[in-house]
Amino acid sequence: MAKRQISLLRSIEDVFTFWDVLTHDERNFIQNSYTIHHYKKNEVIQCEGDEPTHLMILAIGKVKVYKNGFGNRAQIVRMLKPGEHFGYRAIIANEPNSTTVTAFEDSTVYMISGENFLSILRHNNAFCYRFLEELSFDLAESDARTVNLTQKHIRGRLAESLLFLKDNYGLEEDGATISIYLSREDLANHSNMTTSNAIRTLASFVNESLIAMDGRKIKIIDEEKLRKISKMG
Amino acid sequence: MAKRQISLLRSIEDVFTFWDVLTHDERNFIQNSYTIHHYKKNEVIQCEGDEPTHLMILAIGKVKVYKNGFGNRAQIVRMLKPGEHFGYRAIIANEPNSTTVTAFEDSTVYMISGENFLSILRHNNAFCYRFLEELSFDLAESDARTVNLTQKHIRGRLAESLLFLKDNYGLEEDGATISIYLSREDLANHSNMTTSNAIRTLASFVNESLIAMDGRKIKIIDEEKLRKISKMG
DNA sequence: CTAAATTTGTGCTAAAGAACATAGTTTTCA
DNA sequence: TGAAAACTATGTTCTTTAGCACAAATTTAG
Repeated sequence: MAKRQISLLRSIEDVFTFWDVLTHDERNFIQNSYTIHHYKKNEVIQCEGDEPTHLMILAIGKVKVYKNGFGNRAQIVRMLKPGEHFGYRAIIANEPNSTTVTAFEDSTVYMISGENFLSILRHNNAFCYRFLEELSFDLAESDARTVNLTQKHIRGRLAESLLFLKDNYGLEEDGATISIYLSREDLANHSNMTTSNAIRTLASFVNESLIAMDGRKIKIIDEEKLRKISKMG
Repeated sequence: MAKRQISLLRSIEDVFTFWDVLTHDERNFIQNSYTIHHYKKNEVIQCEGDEPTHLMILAIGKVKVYKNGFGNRAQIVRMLKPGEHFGYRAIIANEPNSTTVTAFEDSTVYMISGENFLSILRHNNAFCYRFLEELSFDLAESDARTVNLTQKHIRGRLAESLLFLKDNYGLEEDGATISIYLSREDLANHSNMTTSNAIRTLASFVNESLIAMDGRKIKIIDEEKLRKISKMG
């Protein structure tokens, strides 16, 4: 009983949040050169170690950005929603991709080639500045994640992940169910723990009436207390 | 027996590695407005949570950039050497500092006010692009650090830190001693472990003839093996 | 120069979390 | 639709590493 998702595809000028700082010519340039790609659930969009090719803009769906660590353990470092960009960091740094990107669910991506991206970056200061801002935010987030994942205990890390998912993807109509359904493994890979521990800790949270679960659906019952747990480690 | 360090102060145009992309006017503008500040060993240069004020360029010395986590535990996220920049991320993101910066040793810093920095960023595309590149590198490093610190075991993390210090600060004339002397605590805060474990693990490394120690001086004896330990976790 | 404070070193204990095993459940897809 | 694969759940064991406590050594400061 997969819900048939009828996602209307918004145009690139509608999805690309930096469109407003582009000149008339640049807009035409992109309109005439961008490509659209569709990915099925679990399909890999870009691979760690490969040469970067495009600035990508997520139009529909949800994707995870992660690094493969040691012994089959992955660490999710970002999770994107429509309108967010990826794949461009490696182009700017002129080095291979540092992360793998995979579709959580069926996703649609607008792509702008690396050369075209760089050419606009080099000519349009406002455009360049927008990406500078974005990386500034991302860097602070990444540094914060390092501390959270290394210093908080399991319960704190899981609570933090649940709250992140809620803040990032929002809730469904019932005002409680988190609008993204992750496997226990993905949840574990986001909060730096083993799958068994994610399962166990989720079960504890259910017992303590902090959340309720139905398969992969998670309802947040006591956000207050979750925030406290997340804060304290 | 503190060694009297006679560090000749290089001029800002000499230290600031993005000087070459500045226009004649911008150079004059900075020459007429920058300030110099001296900090003693262990003095705090900027504080997490405070409003950012300046783009800072380290002219002399070494500084650590870190976040204060939970229960007295700090995590060092960057360590800078002369010519490197800091303090500017928060200006661009327009938010409070996300890190604290402290001098490891007596240090000298050139400062350019936030407004002046932003004004040049907004008018000089090449300048803006340089910082975009820098943040691109830093972001990949930060994500990599997250994985290293969460997934590697203690020995792997310490080996990695020692190699980082060697690669970042180089060796002394003897071709073996790492050119920075850290307390065990700082070493622990860089490799995400307790001070006792840093001490213990260093002692193991000495026993295994991977390194030699004399107080805070650390000689790298078997880099090959250290790299293996760092890689494997 | 001496007392106080900080840093380093070592041993012991406890807790957190990983690893593994196994079984039940759900999903996938041929 | 039915078998295989993937995911979820739970119990048990074992390792890693944090958390003390305390002593020795070194540095700092009055």
